[in-house]
Formats: sequence, C-alpha cells, structure tokens
Amino acid sequence: MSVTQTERKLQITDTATTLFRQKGYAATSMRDLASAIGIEAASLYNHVRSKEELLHRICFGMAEAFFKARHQVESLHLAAPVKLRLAIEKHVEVITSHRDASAVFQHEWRHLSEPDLSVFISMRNEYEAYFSEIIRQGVAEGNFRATDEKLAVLSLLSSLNWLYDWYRPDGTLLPHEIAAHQAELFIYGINQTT
Amino acid sequence: MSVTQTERKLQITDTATTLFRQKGYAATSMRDLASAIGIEAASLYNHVRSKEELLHRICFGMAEAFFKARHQVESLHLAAPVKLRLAIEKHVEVITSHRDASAVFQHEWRHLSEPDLSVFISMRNEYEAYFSEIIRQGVAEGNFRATDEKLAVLSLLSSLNWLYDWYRPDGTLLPHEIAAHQAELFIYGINQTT
DNA sequence: TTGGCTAACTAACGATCGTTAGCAAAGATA
DNA sequence: TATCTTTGCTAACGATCGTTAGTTAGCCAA
Repeated sequence: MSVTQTERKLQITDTATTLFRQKGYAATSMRDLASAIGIEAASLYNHVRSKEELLHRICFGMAEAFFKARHQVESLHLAAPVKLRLAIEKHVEVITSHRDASAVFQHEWRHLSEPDLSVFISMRNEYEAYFSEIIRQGVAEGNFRATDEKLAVLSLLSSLNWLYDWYRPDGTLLPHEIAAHQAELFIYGINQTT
Repeated sequence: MSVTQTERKLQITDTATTLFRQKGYAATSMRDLASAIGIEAASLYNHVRSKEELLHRICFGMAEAFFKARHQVESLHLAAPVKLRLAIEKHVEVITSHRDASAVFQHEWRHLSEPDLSVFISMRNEYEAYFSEIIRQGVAEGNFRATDEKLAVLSLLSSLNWLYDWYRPDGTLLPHEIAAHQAELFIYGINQTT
C-alpha cells in the first residue's frame, strides 16, 4: 500500500476483502461489492481499474506486511531460538491484525493472472526460505535437532497461517500470547517433560 | 461413496475434483468439466443432478473417509501418545491418498448450501473434538503437558491438513514417514534434547 | 460566474453461467 | 424383431457476469 488512497477507495478495498473472504473471489460479483457499499456496480470503476486490481492489492499488501515483519527480525542478529520466537510473534501480529486479508492471501492468490501470479509465488517461496534459514541456523548452533527442515517449516507456517480461521479478537488469548504458545509448542512439543 | 457408480460418473467426479482443486469450485464451469472429459456440458446431466452434487459428493466422501479412520483408531484402547501417533498416521493416509479431494474438502465446502452446509460443519467440529479428546486423555495420563488444548489441536490439524499442498507421491518421504515425523515434531518439538 | 473535475447514475454490451428440452443412435431386453 | 433404456448431441432459456459509454449533479478554483 504505497500510494495514498481516497477514503472511498479504502472502503472499496476493505469491503472487497470481507466479501472475498466470505464468498471467495470468483463467487463475489462487482454488483455484490457495490451493493454492500451502497452504490452501483459501474460506479466502482471510478475508483478501481478492475476486479483483479482489488485482489492484487489485497494479496500484495499482505505480502508487503510479511516482508516488513521479516526485515524487522533479520535486522537483529539473534540466536535461532530467540529469532524464531520473534519471527513467530511478528507473523502472528500480521495475521491477527488483518484476518480477512490473510484468508484472501492464503486462498485466492491463484486467481491472479500472469505475471503477477509468478511474482506472488516467488515472494511466498522467499518468505518460506526465511523460516527455513532460521531452523537451519538453530541446527548449526546445536539448539535445534536435525529433522526434516522443510517439513518442520511447512508445519509451523501451516499452524500459523490457519490462525485467520479461528482467532477471535474478543477471545481470551491476545495475539502475543498465541504467538508464545505456538513457539513453545513448536520448540518443545506437547510431551510432559518433568 | 455409498452407492455403486457407473464408470462415467466416477470419471466425472474425479475430473471435477481435479478442476475444483486447480481453479476453485466457483471458477470451474460445467463446460470446463465437460470439455476436460470430452463431451458436451449438457451430457453431464445424464449422470449428475447438478454442479453442487459434485461438490457434495467430494466433501462428504472425504468426511466419510476421515470418520472411518477415526473409528479404526477409537476402536482400540490405547495410551494417548500411541493413539495420537495412530490418529496422525490415519489422517495422513487419507490426505495423501486423496490429495485433490483434500484440497477441495478444505477450501470449497463453504459453497455447499443449507442444510448440507450445517451438517458438514458439525461433522468437522466432531472430528476436531476427537483429536481434542486424545490430547485431554494424554494430559490426564500425565503424558502430555497441559497447554491450551484447542490451540494445540488446531495447530496439529493445520499442519496435517496443509499436506495436500506440498506432498508429492514421487517425493522422498512415504506417507507413513511423514506421519511419523509430524507426530515426533508435535510431541517433542524441534529443540535439541541431548 | 464560469469551467473543469469528481463521483455518482442509467443503460447496455457481449460473454458466459447452470440448466432444460427435444432428439438420435446404440445397446440391452423381451 | 420390437421396445426400452442409456447416453450422447444441438439448441436454447433466463440469469448473471465484468466492464464501458454517456450523462448529470455537485463542488472548487479562477
């Protein structure tokens, strides 16, 4: 989200995010979107180039947020366990503060068309590699055991990414508590260690 | 999948599964489906009542497979750690042997209409409760530590359910090896225990 | 006061959607 | 051989899709 947007355009993007999450991108029509806002479908085109532009904005906006989080973590030089905890916390923060957008980010990106689609996928891979690197560092330090690294990373990210589905802002757990629980679970597992 | 189906109907369901996974339910047209098979769209209706029937068949077929797995596990009376490993193994087996259907099951169920939708959701909750119960049992036995049980279950299931996305039948890991790794990771975590 | 800009509207375009009607050919059954 | 069932076809229905054209009302700067 680099350029300033008018209030109306923000409202359109926000409403689109909600609808895309609820019904899916393909099943949400521009008329649905317009009537949720209270204008006619054609009026949307005074603010937005196309339906896909909305999807693009949502998906790449989230990608940007994740990369910003990553940069904050990588600019510090920490031991792997601490770095992992921080990475998890930042990731959870992004997701819990943009729940609908996270759902769209996870599920609807494949409706992007080329070349955006390829760009999106490679950004996703790069972000995944960032978690892989933390695990690898931890193994090298002797803090983590050497398991299948790819499997571990995908398990972790799956757990975190599913948050959009069950996190409730009015629930008992705060985002940073969830992050701490997740980190604890991923690092120490569920077994009784006494 | 209770009643016998003709070969053609099976082919339609299988092809629909692939397409729904690739493009999503809403974005897959009956004409897409027909031309992937090599017939006309109208001809599909000699075998299938509606597009939604296909989605219903896929979603509830998977639900049935998961419940069958659950029944196999629950009919044995095992200590929680062993039971959990078995439950994970069965779950992974279902997913890895029906990858496309798993993806559809995970993402497209919301396009079901009532009352099927409500039935589906409550089956899903019930299956989730089955994993919760295993964790609870393990805590009662003193084998698992008392964490947030819901969070633990959702983390585990998220990790397992994401499998459809990255599991490759021609990869290095066999399904039961993946299951073993997942169980190990969930129970003991990634920390170096020496 | 005038002229241009913004943001809404109505109307409609061509495409595509899920689905139905009606028909023809082939195979099974009597 | 005669009849019924199955499974495909062509044609088309009404609905809805994303989007464009053309217009209008209000607002702000000159």
